Amino acid sequence: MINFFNEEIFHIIKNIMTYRKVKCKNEYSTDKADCNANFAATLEPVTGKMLAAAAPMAPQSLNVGRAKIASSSASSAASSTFIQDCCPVCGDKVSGYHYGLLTCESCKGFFKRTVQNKKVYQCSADQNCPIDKTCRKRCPHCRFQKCLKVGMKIEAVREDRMRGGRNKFGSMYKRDRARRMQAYQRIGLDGSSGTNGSSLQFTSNNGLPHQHVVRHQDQLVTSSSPLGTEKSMCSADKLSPYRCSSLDDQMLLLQSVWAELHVLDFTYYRLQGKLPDTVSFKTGHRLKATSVALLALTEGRSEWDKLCNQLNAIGFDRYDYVAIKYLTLLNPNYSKLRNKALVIEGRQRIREAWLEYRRSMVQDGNTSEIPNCMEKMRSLGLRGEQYLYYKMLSGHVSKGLLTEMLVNYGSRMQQDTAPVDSDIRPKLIVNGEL
DNA sequence: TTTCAAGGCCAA
DNA sequence: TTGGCCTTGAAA
Repeated sequence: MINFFNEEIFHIIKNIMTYRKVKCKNEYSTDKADCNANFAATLEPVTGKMLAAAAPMAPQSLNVGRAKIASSSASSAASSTFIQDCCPVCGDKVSGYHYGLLTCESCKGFFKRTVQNKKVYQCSADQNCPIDKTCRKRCPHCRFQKCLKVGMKIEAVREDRMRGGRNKFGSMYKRDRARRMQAYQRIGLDGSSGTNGSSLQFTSNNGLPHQHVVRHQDQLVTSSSPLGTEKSMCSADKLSPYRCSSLDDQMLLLQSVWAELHVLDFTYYRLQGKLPDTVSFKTGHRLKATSVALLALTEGRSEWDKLCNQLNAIGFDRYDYVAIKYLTLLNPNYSKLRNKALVIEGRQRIREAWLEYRRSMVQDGNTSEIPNCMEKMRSLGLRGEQYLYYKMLSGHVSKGLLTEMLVNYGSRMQQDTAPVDSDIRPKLIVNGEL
């Protein structure tokens, strides 16, 4: 979704920025050079980077779809499977089990040096520094604290510095592998399709990364029809729980939540430390990524910052991202759905698999914060959509797919007869639960 | 014999 | 100091 609307979002945001500059020169930070320079640049390098960022192990695929399971028994297969996981400390690529859990090589080395050399670090801030791949070097104190928090074990660092061999955690790793394989299989729901590990993947098809979400190979995100790529729709059949016989249902779901998914995508990229400062477009224009992320809703910026910090603190990873994407999309509460039972079934299975994953992957299995985060994401997406809708009404949006979505938003709003500023979508979360 | 999680090394 | 790659050696 992130790139699905990029071009059109760009146009509207550009219009809005121009409009705002007339109304209030200082209200919106607009770098004219940013907007006009580099006309030769294309959209692909940026979206390609994003794609690569999400799919470090598979250039032609993006790791946000379904789990692929190569083998449920062989430990070697399991290891190659988990190699595509994210380090719970910094989000970098996992290299294996280190000191009690799967981490990257970098955090392994950092933890080892810290314990071996009995280092004591000081935090120059509030002892709450975000730790990700890009900033893990900034605050060793908070990095080490996070290592401990996620479950790295000091006792696994050998006092005698003996090399080689195995330690007492061997059986724990084995059990953890088994749990993971089980969880992956449940998330994947199809153990037979995997060939290269368990990364959550969907193909980007045709080397067109900017349409990656639209080309989601196996699920309802597939909104290919509007773009004339019906072929990819067929592959949804391969995964029965996500199979949705009605194109209308798929479109209904997608039209209803595209803005939330857009915010979710940008949020995930940001958590990965891979959100660029600016987003370039085929026209050569560039916009601040935060503006594009929030659909030009500048007043949502501080909320988004807090949301990202919150997600970062609970170790929100790629699997959470995928699960939340599905859960956002598979909302059975739309009265017009033809096959509601299918959506309910798919949602239920995703939810169970995800909760199991959370319990097995994260030290304290914490999920309590996530509904709250989803609500915030939903609020940001909805407000952004609403904002763009009014911009469209005032003629600031050129015709295209985005306008189709916004027109749909308008018709839903009218049907609902709800006040303009209220949330017209069915609630996803009841009593604090998904 | 193979596996893989320890520690070690060293360029950046 | 970091982090990627190498070596080691007990367990499977």
